[in-house]
Amino acid sequence: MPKTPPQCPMDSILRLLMGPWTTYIIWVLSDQGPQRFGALKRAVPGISTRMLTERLRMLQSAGVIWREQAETIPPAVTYGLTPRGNDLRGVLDTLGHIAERWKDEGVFADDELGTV
Amino acid sequence: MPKTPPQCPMDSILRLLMGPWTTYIIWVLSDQGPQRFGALKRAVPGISTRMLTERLRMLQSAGVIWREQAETIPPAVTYGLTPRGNDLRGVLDTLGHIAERWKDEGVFADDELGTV
DNA sequence: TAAAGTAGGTACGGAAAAGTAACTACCCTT
DNA sequence: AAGGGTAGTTACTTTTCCGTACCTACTTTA
Repeated sequence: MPKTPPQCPMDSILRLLMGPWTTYIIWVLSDQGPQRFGALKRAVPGISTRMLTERLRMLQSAGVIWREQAETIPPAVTYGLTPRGNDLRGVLDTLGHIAERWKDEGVFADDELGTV
Repeated sequence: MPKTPPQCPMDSILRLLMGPWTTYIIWVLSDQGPQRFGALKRAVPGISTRMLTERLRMLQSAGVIWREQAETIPPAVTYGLTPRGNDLRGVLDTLGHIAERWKDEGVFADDELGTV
């Protein structure tokens, strides 16, 4: 993203969440609790390993998620929302209600749903 | 973004809002009301004309924003939130409060703010 | 036995997305 | 006259992301 000085807190949080898959990952962790890397990857259909890795690093760096690495073979790394990340729960809940309303309104492409 | 079948309404809305600048644009329209293209571009620091154009087309297509073109030279096009787009107001308000809290916690890079 | 599977990554070449600069045609201001 | 404004569009360049292959050390399957 472009390097511009933040204008206000809202600008900063929007830029933080703006990157691809960011909100989606947060939602999965919020909805399903702490997840291993592979489970997280499966819960976010379409995300690539490299994107998941990078997003998780960013979110961890921002203090939104925690990362716990077990000393095992094969490696087992678990990710979860920090208390700070939990701040976003309400937002995601509201978004979920809106999503259901929008679905009823036919906002999301019906043709793909129709074929499922 | 990848072409995967939506899993649920939340998946769909997250994908809709996932694209770069999307939420930012919606917030500006929510916060400041209907805007002309140029004003919108100035209100979203760092966005390019091509990205703003593309995002606006997408949001219009999704029924989140409206577009009103005046028959003038030079062209004057105004964009605003539809009633559906207004659904997101509460979410953005909440996000704003969280942003202020996170700012106090030092989540956003302080060094840039310090030099402003 | 060899191959496949498990986990969470990393490296690489290519495709896709985004950035950048120039341009449009008209009107208004300096 | 030059410059600024309007909302884009286009062509080229740069950056980002994807898909694939690979890594480790162990277990399971054919």
